Amino acid sequence: MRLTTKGRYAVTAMLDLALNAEKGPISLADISKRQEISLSYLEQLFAKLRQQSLVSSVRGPGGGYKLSREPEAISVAQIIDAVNESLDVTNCERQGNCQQGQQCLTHHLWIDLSDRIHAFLSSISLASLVQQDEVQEVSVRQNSARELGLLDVSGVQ
Amino acid sequence: MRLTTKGRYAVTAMLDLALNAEKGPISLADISKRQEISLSYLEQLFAKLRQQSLVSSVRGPGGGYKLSREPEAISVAQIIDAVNESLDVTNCERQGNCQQGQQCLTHHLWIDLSDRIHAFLSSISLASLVQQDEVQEVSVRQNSARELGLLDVSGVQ
DNA sequence: GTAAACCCGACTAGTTTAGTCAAGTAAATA
DNA sequence: TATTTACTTGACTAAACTAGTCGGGTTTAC
Ligand code: FES
Ligand code: FES
Repeated sequence: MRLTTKGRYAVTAMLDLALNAEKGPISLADISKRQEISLSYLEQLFAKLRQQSLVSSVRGPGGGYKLSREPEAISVAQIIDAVNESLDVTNCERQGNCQQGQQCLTHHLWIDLSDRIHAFLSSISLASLVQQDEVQEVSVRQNSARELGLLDVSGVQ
Repeated sequence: MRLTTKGRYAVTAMLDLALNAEKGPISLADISKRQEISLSYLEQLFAKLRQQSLVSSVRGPGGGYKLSREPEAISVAQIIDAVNESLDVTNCERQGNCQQGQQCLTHHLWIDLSDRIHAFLSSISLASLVQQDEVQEVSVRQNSARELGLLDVSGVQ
């Protein structure tokens, strides 16, 4: 298993999309400013999210990305999976063939842990994150930072 | 978070120690053969396990390593921690300061996941692993492979 | 005193991360 | 139609880390 900023950025960006859904398509430039993620890196991540049809894009001025499904129907596990970070902690990728085609001593333990991690992150949808108080607070802070003139707000629509 | 063969090897090796505890000190060469882990690599891992006093060593011929505590008192989480693999999946190492000293949108989610992973692996001791049927089966298989003459058995002990 | 074992530090090939950079294409609007 | 905004694609890279190897020790049982 490997859970790094790649997966965390993807989830954060998707949550940003869910929080700002009512504003229409959101440009990567906006997400980049709000979440402090490199624009070029976001492009890489959204290429993968689009391939897995978690988001759809609108090109041209005023364009951007939007969720291609209801936030209730998108789980954190799906997002992490889309950017190629595996939640599997086994060495054998669940094949049970670590040791000359047979199970190693700890295979069962890692299967068990993988299942729990997957169950947890599958049970959490973008919609349920949006409803959390902590998330709302951070979101409000991020939007007020924009209004304080730290960032270009005027022309944005 | 990063859970790779390093942590898996460490747990496997410690479990091997627990399973063979009654034979007296177990040499790394034995573990290396049974678990198919490079001897030099095991030396690196056991240096760290010893620093954390999870194992103690006996030098000289007939020597090896043994658990320095009851298997009931050693959890999988402790072992993984000892070889410097973190079970923490936050970016901020629990500080909540990802974004200019403040919490990022997903901080709470990662804290939550980290706590669950840690709780799970802390709840599993070497003793409880030894009692599992799957583990016993694999252990029997590994010992019979030795007796089939695939490996040097005669002079050991 | 010799061999079995632990101990220790330096080294390394390969992979992955977290990006950057450049050159496009598509679409809205003036 | 020209311009601009924004998505799209691919190549490239420094730094870190993994999963080891290698060579030399030191300790102790026999
Ligand atoms: S982790 Fe599945 S066989 Fe070893
Ligand atoms: S992960 Fe803790 S603040 Fe971002």
